[in-house]
Amino acid sequence: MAERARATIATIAREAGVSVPTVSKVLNNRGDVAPQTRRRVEDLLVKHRYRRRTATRTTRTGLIDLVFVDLHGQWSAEVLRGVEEATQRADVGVVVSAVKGQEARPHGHWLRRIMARGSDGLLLVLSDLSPDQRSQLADVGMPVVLVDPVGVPDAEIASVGATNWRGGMAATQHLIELGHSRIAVIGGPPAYLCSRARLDGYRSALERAGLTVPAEYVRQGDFLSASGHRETMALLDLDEPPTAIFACADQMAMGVYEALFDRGLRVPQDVSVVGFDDLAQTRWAVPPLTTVRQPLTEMAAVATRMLLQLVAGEELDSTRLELTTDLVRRSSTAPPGAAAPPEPAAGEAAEEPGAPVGA
Amino acid sequence: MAERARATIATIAREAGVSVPTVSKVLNNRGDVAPQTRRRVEDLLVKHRYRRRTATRTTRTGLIDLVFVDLHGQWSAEVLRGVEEATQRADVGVVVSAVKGQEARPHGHWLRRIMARGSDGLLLVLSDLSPDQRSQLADVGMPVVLVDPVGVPDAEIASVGATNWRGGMAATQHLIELGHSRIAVIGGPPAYLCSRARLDGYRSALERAGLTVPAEYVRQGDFLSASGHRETMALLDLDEPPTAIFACADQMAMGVYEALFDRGLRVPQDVSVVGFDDLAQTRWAVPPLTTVRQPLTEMAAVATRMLLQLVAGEELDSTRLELTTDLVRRSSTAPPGAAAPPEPAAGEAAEEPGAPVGA
DNA sequence: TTGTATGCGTTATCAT
DNA sequence: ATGATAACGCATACAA
Repeated sequence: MAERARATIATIAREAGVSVPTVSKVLNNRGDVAPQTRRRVEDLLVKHRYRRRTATRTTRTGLIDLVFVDLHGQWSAEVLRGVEEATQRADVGVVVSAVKGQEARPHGHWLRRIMARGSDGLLLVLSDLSPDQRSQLADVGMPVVLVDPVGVPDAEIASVGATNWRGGMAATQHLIELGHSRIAVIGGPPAYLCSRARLDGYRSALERAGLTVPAEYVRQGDFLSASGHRETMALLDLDEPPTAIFACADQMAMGVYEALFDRGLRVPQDVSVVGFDDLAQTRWAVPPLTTVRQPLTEMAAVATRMLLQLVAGEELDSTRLELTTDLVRRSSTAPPGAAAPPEPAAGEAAEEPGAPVGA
Repeated sequence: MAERARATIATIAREAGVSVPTVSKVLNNRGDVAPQTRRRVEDLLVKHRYRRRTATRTTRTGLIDLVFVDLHGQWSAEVLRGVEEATQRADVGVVVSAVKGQEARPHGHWLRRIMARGSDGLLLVLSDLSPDQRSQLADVGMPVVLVDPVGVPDAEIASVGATNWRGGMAATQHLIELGHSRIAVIGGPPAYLCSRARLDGYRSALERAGLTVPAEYVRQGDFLSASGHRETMALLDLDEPPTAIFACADQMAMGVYEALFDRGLRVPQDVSVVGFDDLAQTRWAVPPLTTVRQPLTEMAAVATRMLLQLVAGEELDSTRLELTTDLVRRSSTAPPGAAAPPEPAAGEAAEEPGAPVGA
């Protein structure tokens, strides 16, 4: 059996009994091929381990894919807005899809679909790619940009995030400056890098201020409000409950509010609360939430522009960008110990309109 | 100038100096045509008013288009979720785009783009189609479903809405039943049909109860929170300010909250508030907002299923569907002049349509 | 028939 | 030169 130096399109074409262009069409997902023929050729391509000689520049479909891992309310909406903004002028359509949290890992049928349909590029939000998926994408030369990736950003893959560590630090420092020393934190899933970074920022701020962190002050949530509620309850049951809580996501902060409310504690007089994200709804919360703004819309817009550059075959200046986070001071933080009746009974004392009323 | 019985592909082909198949490819958005050629042929097709002889069964692209008129936060997010849900199993991609409010009317370049790219169908949210656009779509046989259309739903075009009139009625009746007689309303843009319907529901409920509506009690907003704030301020400045306000959109209700807050008035002790939509965030508001639930997610899902039916060439049972609205009783409504606070809503009690409002 | 759609090869062209 | 793609037409299949 002769050693083939390298399988070329012509080899495949001869063996499949078709012309060279036909094989090319199969390779490029062109429509001009009968399903039968296509399958036959595809099989041969696999059999011969065919690889393109040159950096493939596939035909544009004019579509990019935006894939969310779970379509969660406000958060996704802001990302979508950013993507829209960035594609407004370019002539590309945005195909939005959501994969269920679990589906993300396994076979990634979603990726197969996208690749079969043909897409110029992929924006993946709050997720990550398996090595297998990466090589699939690399094979067809489909560029990817990750928005707020879960894991350690691979230097190979472009990604956009926020300065989570600095944000966590800023939130905590703000509380320290107000005079708090019993500051608890409710983090997100530890698998999420952004979550870890915020937590580390919290730790660093406390250490730098010479404060120690009791282990029970570091709670683990899942970014959703229920976990904020649950962990706050646990915190309030401690012998020395905190005077301030840093929730690593606004959604969780809403749960914190609720729990404090249930216990008849006022924000910020009894407990100060800081969130993270700056979702629109936190402005309407009572009291308006002090939080760390994460420029989701802009992050998405930047990621999209990066992707469009890659699609156009241009080089990126940097494969990793982190946009800055900012502390937004509203009304949920105040110096500790303004007044502290821990457990008022059902009797209600509505004093100032500024204070939410414990029941 | 000779009268041609009917322009055929062959006519066009001859005139354009290409073969018949090439024209066919242009018609079907196939890729095998040079941009120059394509444009030349397209121009001729328009010039000759070319029409397919046969009921065109275009090749599926596996894509549908979801077009928002302005991408507004939570609202769009819920719609998107519904669409995702409905397409999850079907093998179709959802191309999401947003047109700026003004762009919607004029030439609709966005529609050209979509048609050029090729789409199996169109979901249009909170908007309407010009007659011109309708005929364009009809020409290529692209089905459309409108979600919550702005104007009078054309019987020809499939659309999904909510029972806005009933919702407006229910909200108002609820307030009447609580004992309110000075009930104001803040409506949306009068051009929006859904807005008018809610307002009419409000009027009917009051009339039915034998109450008269002072003209100053009917305010016009734009569905955004700022307008809710502004109109509430105006209402409070009246000689006889209302004891209850029905805001025709949750966003506006948040503005109402804010204005009442600014004036040192409590919800619901001093003024009751009812919203419309039931956005997720209203559960976190303090107090949780009594509102009319509009099943946005389900409306979108239903609309999508209708569209997929049309794409599949099936007939619809009905071209117009209205999903039901439900009053969700939370804690922002109480009898007028009530001294007692509402029952504490512990944890998830917020969702219950129970009765926090004692008589 | 006549009109239209599809699969695939031919030819020219582009990139290395 | 050589591998690969792009544009177009031919032949044919299918529809009314």
